[in-house]
Amino acid sequence: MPEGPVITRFAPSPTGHLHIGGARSALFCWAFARRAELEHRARGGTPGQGGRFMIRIEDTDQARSSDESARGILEDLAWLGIEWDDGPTLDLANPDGTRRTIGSHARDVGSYFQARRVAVYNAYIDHLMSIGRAYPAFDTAEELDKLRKQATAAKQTFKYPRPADFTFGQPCTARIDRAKKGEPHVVRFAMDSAAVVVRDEILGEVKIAPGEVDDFVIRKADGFPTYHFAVVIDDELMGVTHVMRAQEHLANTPRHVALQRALTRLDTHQPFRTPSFAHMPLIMNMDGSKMSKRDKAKAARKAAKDAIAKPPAPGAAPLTPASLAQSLNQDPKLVADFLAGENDNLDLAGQIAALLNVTLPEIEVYDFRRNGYLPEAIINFIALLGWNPGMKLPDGKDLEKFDAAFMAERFSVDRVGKTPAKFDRAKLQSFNADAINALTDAQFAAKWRAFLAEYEPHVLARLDARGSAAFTILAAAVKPRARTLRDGINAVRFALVADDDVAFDPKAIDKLRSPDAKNAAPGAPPRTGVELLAASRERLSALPTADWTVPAIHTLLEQLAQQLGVGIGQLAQPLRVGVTGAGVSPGIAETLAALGRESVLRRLDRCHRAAVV
RNA sequence: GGCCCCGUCGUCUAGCCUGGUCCAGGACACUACCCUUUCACGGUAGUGACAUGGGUUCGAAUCCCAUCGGGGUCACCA
Repeated sequence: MPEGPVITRFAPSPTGHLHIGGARSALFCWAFARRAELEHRARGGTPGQGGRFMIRIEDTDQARSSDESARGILEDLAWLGIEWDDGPTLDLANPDGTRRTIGSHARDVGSYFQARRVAVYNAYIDHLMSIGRAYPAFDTAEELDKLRKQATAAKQTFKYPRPADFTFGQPCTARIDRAKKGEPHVVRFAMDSAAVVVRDEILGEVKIAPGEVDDFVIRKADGFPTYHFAVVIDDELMGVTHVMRAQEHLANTPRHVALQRALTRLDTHQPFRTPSFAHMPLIMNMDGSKMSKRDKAKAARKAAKDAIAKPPAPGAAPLTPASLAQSLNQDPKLVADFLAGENDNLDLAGQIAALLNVTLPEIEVYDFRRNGYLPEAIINFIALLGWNPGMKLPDGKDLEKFDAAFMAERFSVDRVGKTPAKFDRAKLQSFNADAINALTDAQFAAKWRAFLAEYEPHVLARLDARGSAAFTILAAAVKPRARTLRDGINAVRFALVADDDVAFDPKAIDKLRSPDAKNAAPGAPPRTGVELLAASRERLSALPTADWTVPAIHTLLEQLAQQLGVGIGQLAQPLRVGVTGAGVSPGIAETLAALGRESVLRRLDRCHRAAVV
């Protein structure tokens, strides 16, 4: 590649949230450009001239694109820490209240929204028609559909038959005139008859025989260019040097190459260049199917159908499609269609999941975010889906924990694999747990608070109701127990219920009632858990609220255990049952301290009553 | 179905280009044990793969071919 900077681009279609696979594509493009820039600067080059990462919004589908979605995708990228040099500007509030702007429009290449570039595409389309490399086509969708069905019935691949009145290389004035008069039409590219060889940096040379690609549409009837056309024009005009995208685009690449061979820049009269291509392996579900947003709809549909089929709980009304629609406050027809698989409405899927309390598979970055994954864990994990640094740690283990900055220094296309990767959420969770544990207690507390404030404000309110010390204690207790920020809520369930709503596990209560040799002092008869509970309760009640702290409680229980001649665990387990209803909680001193003196005594009394009745 | 891509533990992968050091290494998951105040965390150990069949070679996970298997794509969606 010549003088100019390496330019990569991520070009999402704003038709929903950012897909996790898209995030990986963006990450690789970003890392590639960053490395080029870093090395350029190390050589003393001008900043910004070594490598640039660009975002372009491919909003040429009028029906499906939306500004909200474009903004959401940009926010998801920013949240992940993937920032672009060129592209739409995104104004964001930092956690500290300041603002920052991403996307500087530093290069003068026009809008980064394709819908605003229609005039540019039209100029090139006119040019192609004038040199006989494109022609208007007037077939209706029905006609094409019929031809396709015929081809399928005859077990043949449908290829659009080039019209007899068009001669390759000759402008078809008759058709152009008809189009000018306003007759509805599309414009098709006249494919040449040469074989196409795509040189792919990951897959090697991919050859496509002549005649495999037909005359495809480059401008739709609504006047907007198709993806294939817009992408080729913009990549050239925006100076894109390296195209990195998912392997699903490999089959499209011959079209792009053919277009590049046919096109000449209108401003400089230079032929279009063919960028370097690198097609990355796909990210699949664990069952081998393609990871798709529709998986969420499928999961919600299944959950709803199961719930409808299931006999209702005693006293509850059976769930029907109609009652489901009603409790969701949704249009019954929409719900019925959804259940029948007629639509994959993701909003509805989310509502159904919330109502039925099921978790939908995380597919989009936003799903991971709201389920409490840390961006650094996601970045690390998706990077490994297709790339790895190929480095060993001093102890001989593979290096697989790294951050975006590391990728910016080390990323290279030749270490990108060819095989599709299955998305193993268990491993992601492990990475996330490691990322959480790498945080200090204070950092974790701040992140957890922010997470709860955004996604579970009621939980946060209940925790805060226990006082400011409680949150700090609980956050520290949650940190090693949480695989995700959301998962952390499970570890503090006991602090969320009202004192009088603690449900005592009958088995645990039974255990408290029976004498246990382990509860005995050496040489003495066995004691019951209830007895030890009463002893703890008495001692705790003597501890004033002002001294109700983790170390004080810990010392108190240690001393009591010593006096009674038992291990501290013999005290802790009955207290756990008393205060949480069952035998599982964080450290007992932390648990009691976070709950507060009043709650603890009240709960212990309730437990005592439940056990002695 | 046509065309194209891919094939190492259940999963992500190292090794493959530059055959021997690989009866294949790491991570996640799983199992056991240790630690322990329950649950976690942490520590130690273990189970577990070169898709199959032919070649080439003294020697193949590594090179070649075939078969089988998986995936992508065949839109006026991107």
